[in-house]
Amino acid sequence: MALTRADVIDAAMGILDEYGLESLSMRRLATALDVQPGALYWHVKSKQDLLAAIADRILASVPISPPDASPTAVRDVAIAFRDALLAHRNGAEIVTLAQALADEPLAVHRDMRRSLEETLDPTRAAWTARAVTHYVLGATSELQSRADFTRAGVLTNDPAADEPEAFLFGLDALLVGATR
Amino acid sequence: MALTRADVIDAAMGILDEYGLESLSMRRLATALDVQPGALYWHVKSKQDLLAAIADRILASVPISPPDASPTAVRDVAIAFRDALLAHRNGAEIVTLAQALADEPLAVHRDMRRSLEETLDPTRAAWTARAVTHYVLGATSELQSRADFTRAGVLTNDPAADEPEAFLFGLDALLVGATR
DNA sequence: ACCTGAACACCGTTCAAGT
DNA sequence: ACCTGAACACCGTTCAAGT
Repeated sequence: MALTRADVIDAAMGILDEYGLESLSMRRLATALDVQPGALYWHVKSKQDLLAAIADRILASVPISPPDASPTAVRDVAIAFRDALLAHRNGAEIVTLAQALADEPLAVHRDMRRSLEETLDPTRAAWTARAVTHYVLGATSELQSRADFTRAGVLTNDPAADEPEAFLFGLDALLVGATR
Repeated sequence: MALTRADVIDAAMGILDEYGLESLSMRRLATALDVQPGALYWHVKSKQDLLAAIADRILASVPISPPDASPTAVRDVAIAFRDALLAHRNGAEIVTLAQALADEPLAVHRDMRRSLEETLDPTRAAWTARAVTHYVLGATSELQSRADFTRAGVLTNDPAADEPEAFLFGLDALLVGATR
């Protein structure tokens, strides 16, 4: 049976979760699929295209809140955002990469922005949504990169024992300060 | 005259500022220094070591505030932090990489943490310093990656026209919310 | 002490040619 | 439509050998 785009992305996520982003090369992916490297380019425009598709998969589990969402919904979205990132190895790093390369903001960003417009003027709502997005990606990236090091045995201690309390403290500080 | 470690880092920063991080390879750096690639490894342990040294250079301009710094000093430090990142192409990305690979927190992070301990208990001071660090790195990374795209002609509009106002809004929200 | 030469084990991407 | 074979233009790193 012929390969499909979904197969390629599935296999890529398998390598990602088992061996990490640094091991996810097109050549290794091709080997896992029993195919020559060039074959992948029939299903995927480039490696960046592949990473964007993976980012979409990672974020697919973040629920889209309804247009009339309550102002506090942004807190829940941010938490769901973080959970989605944590569900896959290097999730935050991949989404950060994809976001940087995309010309549109993340759906989760637009969602938070819309919720915030219930209480804030559009400009401040946009700024706050951006700040929350940066905060979630930054905090989660650090947590996951430390997890990588602990896995590799480089770090023996567990410096993230106060997560997710620390995460919620920063998130609430940001939201309280922005809507003060 | 024999090459020196400072020469290597100087040349690396030259390539960085002129061609960007993606062009900064060990082989290209060697060519710029009229030397074989292997020669670099006499002065630098690895590429990660080189990037860490570049990160230190980038952050060298951030002033170290005195131990008895006023609580509001953290705002000034955060602004100086951002300015230092903006002074070099891909500055935020490099410092993010270096921070992820380092076993110690950034000096600027410790500095903010200490200032915050004037008003906050140690735990909350640490959480707030981490949140501010993530926020500054995230906001600046996005700004710089958009600058890269604009340079490459991929993005024609200027989506960061509300910087640094947006940056200060998020920073102040975080600080107000954390010390509320 | 500092560097060359040469190799090792990889990358992403393209593309004519096959089926 | 989908893939192979083979190439192009690169990587980071190591290390004996030279000076």
